[in-house]
Amino acid sequence: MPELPEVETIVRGLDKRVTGDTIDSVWIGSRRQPLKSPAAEIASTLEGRKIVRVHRAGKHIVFDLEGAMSGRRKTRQAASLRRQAQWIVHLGMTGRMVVCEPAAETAKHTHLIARLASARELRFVDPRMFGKLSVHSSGFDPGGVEPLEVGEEQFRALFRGRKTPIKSALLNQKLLRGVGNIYADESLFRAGIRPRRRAASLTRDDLRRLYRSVREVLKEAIALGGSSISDYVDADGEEGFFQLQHRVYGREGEPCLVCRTAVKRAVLVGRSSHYCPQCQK
DNA sequence: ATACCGACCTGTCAGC
DNA sequence: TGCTGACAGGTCGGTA
Repeated sequence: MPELPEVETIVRGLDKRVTGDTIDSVWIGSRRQPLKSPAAEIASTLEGRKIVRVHRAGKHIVFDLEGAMSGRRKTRQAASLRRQAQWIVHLGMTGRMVVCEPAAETAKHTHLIARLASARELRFVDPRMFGKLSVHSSGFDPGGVEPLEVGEEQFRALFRGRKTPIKSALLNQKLLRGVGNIYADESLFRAGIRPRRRAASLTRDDLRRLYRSVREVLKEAIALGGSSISDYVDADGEEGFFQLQHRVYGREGEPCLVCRTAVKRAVLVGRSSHYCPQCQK
């Protein structure tokens, strides 16, 4: 489901709503698929922790959890034993984070409920279970560079000498993190580059346009709260509006908005790729 | 290194 | 109405 702009939107909402709150207790469902760390480890890491900040690393949601207990004096041991930690949530295709009242009906496919000191709950819901929950001691690093932070030269270097299709390279989270299928297609369209072009065959000028397109698309999408295709909503339950700005994604057979040629769809790396055969070379 | 495929899951929708 | 197959925002691991 969510790529960088959707995760960024969700994270901003969560940071506003749950930062400063404390996780009193945690319920974890019986399905093992969504858990990347053992359930007991997740529970023991989260329980009793204050959320200091919610931010994003690629498509991952990162909850920074306070280290040594502050405020009320717990036993000296407990305070000294607890190092700062991070709770990492990857939403996969269909994952959602829901902030709600405890009385709210539990949605089907709810895998984790964190009960907050503010008498609200933070829930992880994921029908397809491609999402992943894990905990880290600190310094979580998914690899790759942030597209909105990388400079043009470093961006160009990511693709140097790679024979893989440029679309595959854009989707490779170890290179650039956060770009998924929608934004790869939209960026390539704006840059006038076909998805199948070998990364190494791109000229300096191609890469300059691609660099600008990727950033432009991501920024515009963030400004519109992401793309809601079927079920994506942010932390406040609001839909995004960038799907209305898609120029090729999901527009197979429809006229290109620039030249009126029918938009094509081809399968690449097992994913749908949408492009204009006229505008993209 | 690369590239192609299936696997991991559930839900929805089009077509018959 | 119901069945079947294709498809869906993502990643991982195996194989050539």
